Amino acid sequence: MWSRGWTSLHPIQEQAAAPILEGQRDVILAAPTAAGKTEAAFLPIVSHLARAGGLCVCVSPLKALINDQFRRLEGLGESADVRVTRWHGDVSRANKKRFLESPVGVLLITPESLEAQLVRRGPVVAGVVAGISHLVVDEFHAFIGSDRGKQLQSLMHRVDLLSGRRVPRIALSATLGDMSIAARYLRPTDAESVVVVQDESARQTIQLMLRGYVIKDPNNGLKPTHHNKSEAADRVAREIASRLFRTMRGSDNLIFANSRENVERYADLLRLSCEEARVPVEFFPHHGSLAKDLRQHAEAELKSDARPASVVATSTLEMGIDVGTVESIAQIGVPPSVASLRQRVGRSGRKGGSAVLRFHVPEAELDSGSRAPDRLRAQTVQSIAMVQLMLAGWVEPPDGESLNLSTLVQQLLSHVAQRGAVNAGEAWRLLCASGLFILQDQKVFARLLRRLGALGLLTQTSDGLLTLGEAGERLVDHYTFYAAFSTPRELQVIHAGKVLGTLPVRQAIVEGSAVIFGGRRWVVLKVDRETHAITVSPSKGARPPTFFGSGPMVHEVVRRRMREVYLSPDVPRFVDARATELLTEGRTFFREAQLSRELVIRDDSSSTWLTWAGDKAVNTLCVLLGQRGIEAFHGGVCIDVDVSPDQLLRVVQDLLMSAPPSPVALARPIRFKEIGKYDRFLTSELLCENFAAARFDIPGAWRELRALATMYG
DNA sequence: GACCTGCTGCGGATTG
Repeated sequence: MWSRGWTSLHPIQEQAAAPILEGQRDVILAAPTAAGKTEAAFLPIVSHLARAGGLCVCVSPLKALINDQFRRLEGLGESADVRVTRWHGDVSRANKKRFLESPVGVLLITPESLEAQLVRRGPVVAGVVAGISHLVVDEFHAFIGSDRGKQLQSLMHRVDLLSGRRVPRIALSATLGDMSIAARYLRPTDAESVVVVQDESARQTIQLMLRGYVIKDPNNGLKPTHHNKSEAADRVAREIASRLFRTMRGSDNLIFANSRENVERYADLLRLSCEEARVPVEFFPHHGSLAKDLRQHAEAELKSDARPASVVATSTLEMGIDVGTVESIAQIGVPPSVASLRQRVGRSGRKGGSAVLRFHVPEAELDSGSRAPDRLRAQTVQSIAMVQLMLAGWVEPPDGESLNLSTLVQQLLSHVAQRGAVNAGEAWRLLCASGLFILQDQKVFARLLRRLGALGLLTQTSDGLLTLGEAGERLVDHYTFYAAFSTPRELQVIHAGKVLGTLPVRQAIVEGSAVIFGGRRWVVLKVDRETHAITVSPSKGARPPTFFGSGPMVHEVVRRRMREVYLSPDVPRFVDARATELLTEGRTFFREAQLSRELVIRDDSSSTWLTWAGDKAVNTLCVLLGQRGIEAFHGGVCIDVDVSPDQLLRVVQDLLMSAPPSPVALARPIRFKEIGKYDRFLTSELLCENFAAARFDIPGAWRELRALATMYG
């Protein structure tokens, strides 16, 4: 503190010191970026290590964050004679060896590297772990609710077991909504005892603007084709890009474009704008399929003070990778969630200034064939609803229903590898009776063990001990085992011997086709399916590549808030003239369709059902109707049903005659149920349960069925 | 109708 010239500590740093130094309590540190969270955790931890020795393990979701964190902590550690070590896939063997010779100080590590060490060096790691004083989790929100988060919970539990103590857990995050949910995720067995240190004082001010756009359909009311639609998208993209060029040139900004396809589209348009204006290119693309050096180039340009630079990104730049100060944030279209909107806002307005956030939201031009979501101006209204929820401090809670059984398989095999041989009852107690993974009873677990046995992954010795089978050895021995999530195979994009990045294998790429990639235009010279590589060379005209995905899940709270926006007469102050017109159009349609009291928009042969429920319940409704032979299409804010409202009502009443189906029964006829990496090893019973828990909300769907029957029955 | 993340140990060549 002295050497940095600090005269006082921030409030969270003062509040966190006592419970962390005490070394018994779990602590959640919730504060915006740059509020000094890292120091709040590590000043007391390093003080403790300097006095008492030992080891602090800090688990972080990104290699880049570990590198940033390492630079920040190195000096702090040196001044107290506490060594800081980073450990991830890019760290040299020599560094890792040096740590293992004397495993003390602060260790910054990824969950996958920790998993690898447990699998490969079980007995050694047991000794190392015994000396842990604190377990820190950086960017805790990034883990909550995912397979990777389940893996982390299991790793923390295994650390407790190995050390024979309750190792205090310290979680850092800027994006936690409900602290009781976060506490339960951090310490499932004793959430009440978690100390929450929250920075209430440093509330960020935000300058907001929502700009509306209308996509002019060049086809003028004729049947829209794929070509016309993309032409319309190009047209609005050009309009938005020219606005971005005018407002952002000459300063540092972040542009969130939601999809990789749009990142490429906007990066290309903005580069062309620079070239036309005969100024240096200062807009760069950034997404997960781009090669690391291209991404680092964009990050370096953003960070450098020498020239202005703006980066068009997907969620890659949401998290705390240090990119310096940016002037403003642009959000193109509806953000995928309130949580990610909050992360994005947090990237601007450091150093006490206010954050600047500009939405650019396109809507379709209406014609006689337009559907309800377009007429309701749902994109504009959803954006407004999400901003309001963000300002109210709400973020999506994790999906508590997820079973993550793929990760159960991984953790079971990993634990057996770590220990060499494990008693089946002990494995049940560690993974299931502890509450980590939810199975109905021990019989279901026994069936899973038999299935893994039949697949050669496990063998059971005569005295009841589980060991790895031949297939299990092979699986666990390969370095791809340690990650809890899976990644699809992709083609490498190569120019002049240099890898630019990757494209999905499924994409129809042929020799001679033109593609935008890395913000530049290319022609494909050669596609080599053997080596999974395509070779490209620079060219002129091209289209952005298509990636695949299933879309973000909209939470029920967002839909309910949208309904309130329709019912309210107020126009938020941050909405521009065009978006105000669009909001008014949406409200007019809402009123004329009498949606304040109707749930269905009537048509002779079809119905549009507006439930205002979350996507999980809506998807469940579609499956329920589909299994009754009714084609139901989920169109975002509504369900398009292929029968008249009267027929729909009859089917709904019929469904309500019997009890709701069991999740398993509803999932059984569905063909592709493998979501997680190791789902292929589950029993068909568990595969159905796992799929149903992840994808269905049966009580929610039943509530909507009842609402419809009550209103029209 | 979307995005993101991670990984070991070994053998052999090269460099200081």
